[in-house]
Amino acid sequence: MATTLHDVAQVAGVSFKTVSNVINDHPNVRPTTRARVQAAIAELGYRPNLTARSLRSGHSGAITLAVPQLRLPYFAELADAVISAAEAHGLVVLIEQTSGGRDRELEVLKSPRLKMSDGLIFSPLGLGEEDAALVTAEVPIVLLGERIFSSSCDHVTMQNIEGARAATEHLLDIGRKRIAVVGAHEGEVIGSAGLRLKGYREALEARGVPYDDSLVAYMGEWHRANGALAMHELLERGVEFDAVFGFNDTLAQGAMRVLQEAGRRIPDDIAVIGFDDLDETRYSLPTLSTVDPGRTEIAETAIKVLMERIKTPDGPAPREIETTFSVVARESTLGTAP
Amino acid sequence: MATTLHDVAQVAGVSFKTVSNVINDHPNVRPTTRARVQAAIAELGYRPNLTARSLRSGHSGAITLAVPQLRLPYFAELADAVISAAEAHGLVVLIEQTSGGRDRELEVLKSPRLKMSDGLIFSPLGLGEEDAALVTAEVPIVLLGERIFSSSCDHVTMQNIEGARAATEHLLDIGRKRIAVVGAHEGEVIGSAGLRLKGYREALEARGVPYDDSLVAYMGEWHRANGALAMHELLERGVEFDAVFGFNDTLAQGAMRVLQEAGRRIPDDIAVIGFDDLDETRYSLPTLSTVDPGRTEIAETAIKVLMERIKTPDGPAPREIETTFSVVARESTLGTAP
DNA sequence: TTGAAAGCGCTAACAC
DNA sequence: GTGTTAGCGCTTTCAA
Repeated sequence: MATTLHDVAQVAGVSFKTVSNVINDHPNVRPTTRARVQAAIAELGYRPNLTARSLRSGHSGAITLAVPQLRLPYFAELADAVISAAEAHGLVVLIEQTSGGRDRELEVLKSPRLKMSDGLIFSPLGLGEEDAALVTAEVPIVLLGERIFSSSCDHVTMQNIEGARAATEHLLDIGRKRIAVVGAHEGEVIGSAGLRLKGYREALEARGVPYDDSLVAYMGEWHRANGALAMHELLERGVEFDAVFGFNDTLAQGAMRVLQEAGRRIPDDIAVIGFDDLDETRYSLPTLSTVDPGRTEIAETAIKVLMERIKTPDGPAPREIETTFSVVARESTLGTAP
Repeated sequence: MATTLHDVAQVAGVSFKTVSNVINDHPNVRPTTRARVQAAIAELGYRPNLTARSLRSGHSGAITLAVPQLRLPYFAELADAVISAAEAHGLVVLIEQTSGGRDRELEVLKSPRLKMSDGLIFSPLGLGEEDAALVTAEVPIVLLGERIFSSSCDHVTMQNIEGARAATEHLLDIGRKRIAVVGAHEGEVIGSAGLRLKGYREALEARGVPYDDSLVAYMGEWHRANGALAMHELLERGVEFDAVFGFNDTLAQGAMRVLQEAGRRIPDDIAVIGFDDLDETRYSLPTLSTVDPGRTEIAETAIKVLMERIKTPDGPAPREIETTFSVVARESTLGTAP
């Protein structure tokens, strides 16, 4: 059996409450008593039972992170950032994978095991704006992503429109006029695809470049295969273009691959930019220009906001927070260094 | 306040123990009573408090997975597989990132919060064989990876030697004789690098191909940048070779990139194979041949063994389990399909 | 400054 | 079949 407060108290010759006081750094403990208790703790190798503490105190020191899948690099890097940010505050992270399915996402919200943690950082993919009212749970929630904006949760999101506008402007700045888009979603207004398309159009309009729908590749999921497929189609249709804006890095890499197979030089013939600033964009050939959406900032902000909400559930009204972004220009738009 | 067993019992007009019986599917409950209780549960929206259950029953339904970093694709895919396997058994997964540092790895083993879970799946990087005795905790451990073989924990590992031998044989089979190695660790015997080098040498020897140390690139960490660097050096040294075995996919991709920049055709001039079968190997240009080390099997086996050990801590002697592997031949060794 | 008592919500023995 | 009793190990409240 593991040693308990009682065992420590017995060895130290004090009441078990005093031991508790020492462990929790309560002020009213005489130094000599404290020392005696600490010696006993060390002697017995005592470790507090966090489950019991959690039951009594009502909070566990754990939070849940719900993401579609860790095998998708974007979510792996997000999870990494969230775990690091949580760790810095002494929190552990429990991960639920939802596959991005609506039912599974709802299930996670309702699951009793969510209550094993003090709060939820939730990155939905299946749920949409119409489900906003369903995004509630027995713990505070911080919402991530672009699927739902009208919920009653705190929401941390990247600047999709502005980021996409900046990416497009970057392509215009290097003299490109016919910019193909890979990753649009038919009819979507909000959601990453809708917002990024909006940013793209805004940039064109601001520079007086006409919008041409034949340059826009619509598709379902943002898998690399779809990026490749879309680029195949664009090439086959014989559409002329001198740049590609992939709505995420994965799509951009799929597109790059097809362009290279087709003998197009990047960026000489076609410049390519992505979105997300995945680690791997630093290592592709050529390295991929992209938009850094502020992932670390997203993670740290989410943790901060969640902790505040856990502390004061009836605190300020739900906040809508946008992180800062930046365009990262690499070889796929600038060419190789001389 | 959340509703408790008592509230449900009161509404249903039974004792709270009966409610507990219903929830835990105990047999001795009359159907009518059961129905009444279930109605009360539904009416009140009762959800069991898992923390209390956990305190009382001594197990939490959570396990901990400790890995270096999720931003490394190998560990992201491993974590994905472990979470999915755990989910299938009704377990949640708590993730600790260690950065692969020895101190942090020891800290995780000793941390009281490990006890919030029922067991640990541990993939160390900083700890080594000499630390085997330190790999103990207050919960059962299943060890992953190639750092420690002599601990007293169950150990699930891939067939490194055999996999590397098979990869090398694949290169020999397609007629390559001078196979460069990227990722060796100076003086290492066990550990992924040591084992894979052994497999490489065994394959050469079996075919009567002389081993040439000038073909072997030694390095520190297996980052893509190091793969690129190693390949630069090999090219600069003017060593002749017609194939490259990257000790993981990341190294192989770094190497591929440098080869392509140098104008070498893959696989016509140089064939390339990696190790790990990361998702992204399907999408590189060319697609990367690699060794599938059986990641899903590793995850499922680890969960299965851990659950057994949780159930019967003094069960069978610690097991050493190897998963099945396979060589996945893609364009980087076979060339493009006609 | 320290101690005693109560109880978080649940499960496991055992009695009825 | 159902209820009673006793804690799991801890924090909290209040008294000494």
